[in-house]
Amino acid sequence: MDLHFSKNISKGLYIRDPENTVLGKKILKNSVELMHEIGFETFTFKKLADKINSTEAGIYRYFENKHKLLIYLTSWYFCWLKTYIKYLTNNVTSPEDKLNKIIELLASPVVDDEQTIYIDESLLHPVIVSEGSKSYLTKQVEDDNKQNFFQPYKELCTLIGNIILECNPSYKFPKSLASTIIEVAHFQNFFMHNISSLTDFSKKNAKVGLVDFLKDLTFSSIQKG
Amino acid sequence: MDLHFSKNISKGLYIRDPENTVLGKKILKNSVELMHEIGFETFTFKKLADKINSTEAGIYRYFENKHKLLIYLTSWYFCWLKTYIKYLTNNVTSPEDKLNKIIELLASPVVDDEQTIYIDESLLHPVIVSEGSKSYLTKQVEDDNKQNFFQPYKELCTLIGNIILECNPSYKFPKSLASTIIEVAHFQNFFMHNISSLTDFSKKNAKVGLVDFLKDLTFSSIQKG
DNA sequence: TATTTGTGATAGTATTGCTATCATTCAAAA
DNA sequence: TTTTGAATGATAGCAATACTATCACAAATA
Repeated sequence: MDLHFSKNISKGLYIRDPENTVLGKKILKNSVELMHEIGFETFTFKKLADKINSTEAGIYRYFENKHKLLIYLTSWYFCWLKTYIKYLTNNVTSPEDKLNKIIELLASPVVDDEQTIYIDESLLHPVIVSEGSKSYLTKQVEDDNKQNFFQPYKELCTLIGNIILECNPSYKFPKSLASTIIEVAHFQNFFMHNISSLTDFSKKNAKVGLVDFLKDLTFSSIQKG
Repeated sequence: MDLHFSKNISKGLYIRDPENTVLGKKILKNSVELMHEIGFETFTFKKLADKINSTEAGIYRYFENKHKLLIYLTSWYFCWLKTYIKYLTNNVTSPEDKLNKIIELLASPVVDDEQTIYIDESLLHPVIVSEGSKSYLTKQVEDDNKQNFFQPYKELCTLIGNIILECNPSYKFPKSLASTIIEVAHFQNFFMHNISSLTDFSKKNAKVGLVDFLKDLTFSSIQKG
């Protein structure tokens, strides 16, 4: 897969394109690291600036505020996922096998893709698990949606939804099931690591448990009847 | 159901019990209203104080910060849900019928329960849908969990998980399926109203669509095989 | 009557979130 | 070669946020 894989990230999310400059890439790389370390709530542009020996004002030249930066990172993640899924399912013909691969990818720890040198996916994944939903759980969600900020998420849902329809053309809820698979993969992962009594997985059987649950949930719904 | 239904809300969540005083109840009632109106991010104790003609310092005597207030409200909601579910399923013998009632309750707009005069459940429900997950999606989640802040959520999951086991004693993921039903009910509801292309529901078929999806998802998994 | 409890009023402080201005470097265009 | 512009750094400042502390007073309680 290419260093610059196709990204449908809305231009409204940034002031200056961070992928085009040295400081921009430093902002992306280090914001993932810092959010991973201290969480989105306590993350500030000042702290990020100190981390990269730049200034607050410098970062504001790239992103209007930390909320837009978060949506940017979430978009980046979904674009990357979509590209990665296409690559993984490239030679797979059976839609069931495609879904299995997608679930395994969504539910397992992500390994850093060394091609994208300025973002470490193995850190971005837990950041998205913990912080991703905050990008839409706001009062501005309607405005943000009108500006197509969630386009990459929608495209991923469409991709997965279409594979679901390949498995069963008469299944009634392909898009809801697609977004459910993605969200459940994220928050069951979060629960498993942080409030484990809300799940049936221990940290030992973590990976296989969650994958089994998701496959069971998905295929029972699709193949029923 | 009683005005003071049983609530397992951790004492660590408040400094002074808000249900025992006039100002406390005003804080609860108006914080729900204000969060519903402006969202959790822009909600401040200063704005709440102005709304109820009290002072910022006055509110800090009840809650250490707005995050603990949010966990308090989420706990309150889950305690109320648990009580309400027990009431609704009181005379129901079939576990399948119980699950159906639970799903209908979780996926439908909530009507204000006029017995609890200081909290309007019809406002609390959308607040929990939008803001509830922020109570655990933080870096302090492990500490918070150790202090049993999420006890009411766990109890609700146990309740639903046990009903799932009544339906099928050999089902392997009762707790994960329980938390999944709750979370999916919330975020599919949110998507439906705010980013509708992530779902298969329009605002017209809203209620029935989501209920159908959840029942299908739940019972295909449980009854499979 | 003395005392505790709940509330109000006011002040203050560190941090956050954001904007503005000026100077410098460096590479590309003229 | 000069000029221009784009990217970055340095500094200042300001309003809002997130608290903490202190004093006062009224009502309930012991």
